Amino acid sequence: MSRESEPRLFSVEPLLPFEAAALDDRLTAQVVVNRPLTSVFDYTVPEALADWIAPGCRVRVPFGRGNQQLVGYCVGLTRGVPQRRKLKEVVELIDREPLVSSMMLELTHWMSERYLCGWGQVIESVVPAGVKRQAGTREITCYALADNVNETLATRKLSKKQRLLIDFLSEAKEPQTVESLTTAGDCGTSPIHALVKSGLLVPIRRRVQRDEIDAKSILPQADLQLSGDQREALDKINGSLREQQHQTILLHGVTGSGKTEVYIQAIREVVSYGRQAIVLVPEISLTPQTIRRFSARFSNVAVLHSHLKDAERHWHWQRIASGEVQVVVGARSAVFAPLPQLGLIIIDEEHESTFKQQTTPRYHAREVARERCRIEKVPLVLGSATPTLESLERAQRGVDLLVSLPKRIENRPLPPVFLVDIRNDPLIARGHSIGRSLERAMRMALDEKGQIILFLNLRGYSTVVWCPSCRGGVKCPDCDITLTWHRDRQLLMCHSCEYASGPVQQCPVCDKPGVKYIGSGTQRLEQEVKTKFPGVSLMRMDSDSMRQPGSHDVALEAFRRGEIRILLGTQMIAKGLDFPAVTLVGVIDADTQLHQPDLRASERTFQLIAQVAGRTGRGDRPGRVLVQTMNPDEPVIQHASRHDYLAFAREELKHRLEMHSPPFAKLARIILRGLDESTVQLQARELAQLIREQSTALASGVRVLGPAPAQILKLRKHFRYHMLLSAAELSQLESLWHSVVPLINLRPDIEMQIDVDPMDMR
DNA sequence: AGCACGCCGACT
DNA sequence: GTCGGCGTGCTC
Repeated sequence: MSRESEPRLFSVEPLLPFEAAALDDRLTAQVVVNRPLTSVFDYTVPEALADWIAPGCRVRVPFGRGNQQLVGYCVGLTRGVPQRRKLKEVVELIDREPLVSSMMLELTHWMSERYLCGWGQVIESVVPAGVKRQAGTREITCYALADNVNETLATRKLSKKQRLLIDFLSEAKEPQTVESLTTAGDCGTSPIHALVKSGLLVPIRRRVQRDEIDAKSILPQADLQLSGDQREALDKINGSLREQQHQTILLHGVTGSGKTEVYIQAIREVVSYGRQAIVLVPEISLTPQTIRRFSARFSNVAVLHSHLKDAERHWHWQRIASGEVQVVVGARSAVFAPLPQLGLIIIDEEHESTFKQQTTPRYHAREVARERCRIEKVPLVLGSATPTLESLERAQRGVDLLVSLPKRIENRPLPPVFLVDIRNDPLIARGHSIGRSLERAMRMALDEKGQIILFLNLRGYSTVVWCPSCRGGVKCPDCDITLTWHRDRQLLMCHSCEYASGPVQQCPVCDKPGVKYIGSGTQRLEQEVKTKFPGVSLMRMDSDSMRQPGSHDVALEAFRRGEIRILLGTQMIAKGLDFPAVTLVGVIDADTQLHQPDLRASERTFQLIAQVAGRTGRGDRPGRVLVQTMNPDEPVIQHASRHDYLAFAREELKHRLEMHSPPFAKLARIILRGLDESTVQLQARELAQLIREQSTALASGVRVLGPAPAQILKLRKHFRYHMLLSAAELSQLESLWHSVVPLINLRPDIEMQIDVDPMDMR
């Protein structure tokens, strides 16, 4: 053996027999750190920490050759296992109480395997920052009577003030703060210190809430009477609840069929067993209206939304962990809420893509919820009017239970959807957004004192600066994305990064004058509506006009009160809103998503039309929907106009099967990014080649597609190439990945990401 | 990821 | 001879 390998031998040198014996009864902690590493590292636990350390606590450990001090999570403890190598020691125990439960350790471990990332990374991202910092609390010193206080008292005389303090404390039972002691004894701090010195009082460090956070109280409401269908759905869920076995129930209910009431009464059952429930909703649905629906029915609801302050989040987290909260309502990450006795998880609008996290760990809350429910042996309810084909297919296979609410409550009809062929519309030809039929329908609706929602699909349809000589839109210098003109701020803005510039007269690429501002964003549509319907109250809602927090709710309240007749906007207004007086919904262009190079293009188009159509006909007055399209004969559009989800699904599933697409294949997308395009491309080719070779060598059954430029080639100055791994089973992707990862050797200026179950290819 | 180690070329 | 550039490989 060569001399060069000696240093390596030192670090893995076998222990001498006496060293191994000494370690036999020593505690060993299994630790994971926040690095993209899948392995668990063993550390010995010093005697002083042995009584306190527990799985789920954070520890400080020396890591790597430089013994850099890192914060890691203890995920397990073993005793007396002979070690093959000399272990390093835990330096410090950070938490006295575990920060994550054993269930959460199991769940995060599952996530790290399922989403191919480090266990430590997952745990780190699942515990909110405010909880780690214990935001909103501080440590104070309290004093309690010592255990042997009576024996000591017998041998010692007390001053008047000291006597007073001792009496006060024996009355109080609880440890007291300095302030309450000095008030009770009408004294300064010296008697307290004297008592501590003589061993009668002991100081105790306690963590207390810094300032009270007040929960708003809401007038309670009684449960509603359920329809026959709702009753039946509830019975199925309740049946599953009683079985104490995991079951996923797909609740397919048309818009307005009263899914929420079913959720509420199922939670009622859960609460009656002394358990708690989680309701996940898309971030966009976390409106006061939604919150009120739950708060009015349960005495203790916690709402977790993205703009909670750290201290508030920590406060909610503690309340939830203590078991006092009955229902947690929140977005994606609320799936990790630390309920002590989980009884049920509900995911409303299950098809929404916001349930997929777009940063590592790239988990889907639906799948995490499914696993958590499996661990905790409780049901999972997925609700949607347009379930994902993944969920529908599981139900059709009989793995999950399908429950339908085919009718709206009180048998209200679904609104008729009229397809408007705009291919030959003269107004559209002249550049208008609103065609003849839609304009006429709007006039009728206004004459009948109804309200109108106009829906514009933003993607690819905003005001852009067009250069006739380049025959292209002016793009962001850092991203491969056309800039959008914001008239109110007089700025050209990129929707992918923070880039903004003032108006331009000439094309920045070819320097020729004559650029045109074209397109039909919400702002332009607003102008068009103002011109066509002067004097009619109108409001535009998009992420731009709704910048300030709360403005969203103010706007919707004004619309609800009828002060505004026409509401126009983007995705934001398509979701879950309930306005009884809306009698017309207009979809400006149904086709924009249809032609995206995306395997879910049809699914998204169907969902869009179905969700938008769901916004009308919810009150006593019937409503109708006009959909402007250039593709009236497309089957998706046809099915959507007939509200026929099952026919759409049948056709689309057949197509997916033929195409080897999800749910019949499992996908993982690998993205490489870097500043130099040719390097990224080259590295992507090499990586694809490597994976192909491994896949063939191992007969893994995984196909590799690509590499290809990502749909957005350039994003925030980085060029992006991607490739797709496809297999019949996730386990095939997992095992191939594990064999490939150690062989990957990318240049340091190239970053790699892997996305299991990608939701888009952007 | 992040860090140390090692191997090469350019310098006092 | 030594300093520091960047590729390599490991982390209990």
